[in-house]
Amino acid sequence: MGTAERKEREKLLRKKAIVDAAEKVFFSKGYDTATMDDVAEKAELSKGTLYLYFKSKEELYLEIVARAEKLLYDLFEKAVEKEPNGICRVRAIGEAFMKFYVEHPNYHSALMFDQAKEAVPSELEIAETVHEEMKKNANGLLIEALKSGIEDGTIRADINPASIAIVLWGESLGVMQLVKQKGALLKHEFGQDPDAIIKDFFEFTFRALKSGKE
Amino acid sequence: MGTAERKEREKLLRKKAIVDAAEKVFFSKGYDTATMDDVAEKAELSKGTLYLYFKSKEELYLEIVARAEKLLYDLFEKAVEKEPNGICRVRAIGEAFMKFYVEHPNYHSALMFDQAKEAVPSELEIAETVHEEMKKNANGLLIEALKSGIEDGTIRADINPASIAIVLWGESLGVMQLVKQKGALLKHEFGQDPDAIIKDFFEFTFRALKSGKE
DNA sequence: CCAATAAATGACTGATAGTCAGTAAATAAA
DNA sequence: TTTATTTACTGACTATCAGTCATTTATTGG
Repeated sequence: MGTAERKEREKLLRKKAIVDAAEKVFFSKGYDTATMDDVAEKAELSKGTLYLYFKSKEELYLEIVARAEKLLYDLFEKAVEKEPNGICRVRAIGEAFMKFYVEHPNYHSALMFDQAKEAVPSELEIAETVHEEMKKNANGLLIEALKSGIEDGTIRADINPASIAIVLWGESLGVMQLVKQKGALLKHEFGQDPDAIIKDFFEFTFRALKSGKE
Repeated sequence: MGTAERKEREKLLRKKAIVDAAEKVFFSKGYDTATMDDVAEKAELSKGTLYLYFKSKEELYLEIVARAEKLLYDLFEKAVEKEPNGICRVRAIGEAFMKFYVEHPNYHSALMFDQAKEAVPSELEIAETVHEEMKKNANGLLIEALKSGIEDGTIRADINPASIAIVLWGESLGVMQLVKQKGALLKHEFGQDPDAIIKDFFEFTFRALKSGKE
């Protein structure tokens, strides 16, 4: 009797439907402003039911973060595919990240949510495996690209690929976050165009990656 | 009659006392977990009174952010003081930032709180103006250091100082934020030591700043 | 001492995350 | 088909907390 299996499938579908609804609500109202009742209404379920599938508002939102990470990983993978050498692969990943930032601003915000959420001094949260796994993979692609670049001589040999991959990730998110949240302000205070800042960041960073010869 | 002046002074003192109390509470429990009643209790006042001095929980916290920015600015200023040339000044600012990160982690978190928050251009509040002004100044120091380095030939001439100053700021906060929030995870997943990552970031970045000749 | 003004209070409101006892639907057993 | 059992769902309810405001208390100037 395949009943159990069918129920399992249905449960997953319902879960996905809830995340779909949540995504619409969170993306249109923002995490803080959106309420679980909003999500329930959009999902055509009662609030209580949401809590049968997710144990908190934050956990529900983290499903969306996971989607963002999955999407980004896929974009990275595709970007890297037919690049001829290491530095090109790294550059392609960087460009994919920029494209992601521009074309999927809501998913990008979801990534920042994960990055930005305050660590409460008392409780040390330990790895939500699935979504950290994804990030591990995305970062893994970057590490591989760096390594291949070191081998083929297009990237400086005196860097630690694993460490610099993390640095590049943190840097990129930091600059994008700054531009995203304070873009208008930066324009106003320093006369700098947001897009130009990102472009400068990009070139500035690759300058440090490239091996000596141009 | 100096009554009005005295009252004015007392009001400022009370305000400072509230921020002092708030700082203790926010730093020990975190922004989200801390309640205004906690702050009121610590300040030995009723909650209502807090709202005579600050119009919201967030505005109160922004006073602490302003303190963080002031402190950082002072550190930058002192760091730059007796450095011989541009690249040294920039490096000294970077080192001051790292020191700030290590020695004032709570103030550093306050900076990140601000960074994560969207700047609404419409509302130009007094506190907002003051603290943006501060940031303008801190960034101004960095811009000046970059400019002087370009002039004295220790920093590449083909960068836009204002733009790169913003990039450096965003980068640094991003990397620190990543290390702060995910340090243990990075160690676990990629075998990278948080301190080493920051050190690598530092060297990596200066590589891109320096003028051609070593 | 009194009236006016200012400062402070804390009970109250509204909003919302999260719970849980109860209901309905689906499935299995009789 | 009927009944029992398990599973899915519900929404009224609780707890918490930011922010308000009518009232009380303290200060000051006349």
